[in-house]
Amino acid sequence: MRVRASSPQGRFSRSAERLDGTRLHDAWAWGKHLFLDFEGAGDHIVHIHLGLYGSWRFSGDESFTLPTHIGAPRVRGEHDALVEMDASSGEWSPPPARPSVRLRLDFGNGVADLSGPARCDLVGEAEVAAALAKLGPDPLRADCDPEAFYDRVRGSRRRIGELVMDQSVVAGPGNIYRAECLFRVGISPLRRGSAVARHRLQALYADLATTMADGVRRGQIVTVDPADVPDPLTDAEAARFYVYHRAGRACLRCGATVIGEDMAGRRLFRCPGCQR
DNA sequence: GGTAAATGATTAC
DNA sequence: TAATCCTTTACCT
Repeated sequence: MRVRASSPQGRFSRSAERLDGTRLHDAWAWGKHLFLDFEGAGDHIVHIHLGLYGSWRFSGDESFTLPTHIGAPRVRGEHDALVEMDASSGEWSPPPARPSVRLRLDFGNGVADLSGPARCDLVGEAEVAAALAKLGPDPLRADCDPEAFYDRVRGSRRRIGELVMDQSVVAGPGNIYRAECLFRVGISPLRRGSAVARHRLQALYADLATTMADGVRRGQIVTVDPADVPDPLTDAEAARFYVYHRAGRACLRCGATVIGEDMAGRRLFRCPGCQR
C-alpha cells in the first residue's frame, strides 16, 4: 500500500521525501532492530532502533491494521504500552503530529508516528547486512540457532548478567528480561558464563523465547505466574515482575530481600535466595 | 513547574 | 567509566 512519509521534527525530512508515495512491502525485526522495506532500488530500507526513549504512537479508524511487526512489542524493544492505538469509528482524520515526531507514516486510514528513536536511517542492503552481522541469535526468530549463544557464553569469563545484555551474544533481551528470566531459571547474574552448565543455558534461552513471545502477544511484559506467588498481590509491580525494580522488597518466592546493584552501568536486580 | 529516571548503545577519555 | 544522544512519564514542590 502506498504511504505518505514525512518528518515533522525535520531530522528525517530528506529521507522521508524519498519514501513519500512509495509502497511499504515488509516490516521485520531482529532483536531490537526494526527494518521497514520500501519499494525501490538503492537505499530503500528504514533501519530503526528505539533505544531508551523511542516510541511509536498509532492512530486510525477501525479499518486501520498495521503491518503486524510495526505494532508488535518488539518494535519497542522491551517497552510496554507500545501500541497506544487510538481507534475511532466514523470520521477519522490524522491528529496533528507532536513536534518531536521524527517519522510519520500516513496510510490513509491511520498513521504511525515515531518519536525519539536512537536510530532512524535510510539504508541499503549492505548496511542491513552489516547491522545483522553484529547481532547474536534472536530467541523470537525460528531461523536463529541458539548454539552460537551457548558457545559464546560458555567461552566467556564475563558474568552471565552482562552477557545476556550483550546483543552480539543474544539479540533482543534488555534489562527487564535479563532480570526476570535469570530469576525464573534460577541463575545468579554474578556467575561467570563459563561456569553455567550447558543445560541451564538451554533453559535460559528457552525461557527468553517464551517470555518475550508472551510480551509480544500481550503488548506488555508480565513475567510472573499468578499460580506461583501468594495472593492477593496488591503491589502493582509485584503483579508483573519477580525482581525487576523490586530492590529492598521481599522475594515473591523465598522472602529474601531483593538486591538492586549496578552492573556495567546498568541497574541489576536479583534474589540472593533463588539465584545461585 | 521543575526534576529524575527509564525497557539502550555509541563514543570519547 | 563517563558523557552523550533524546523523549516521555512520574513524582515532587
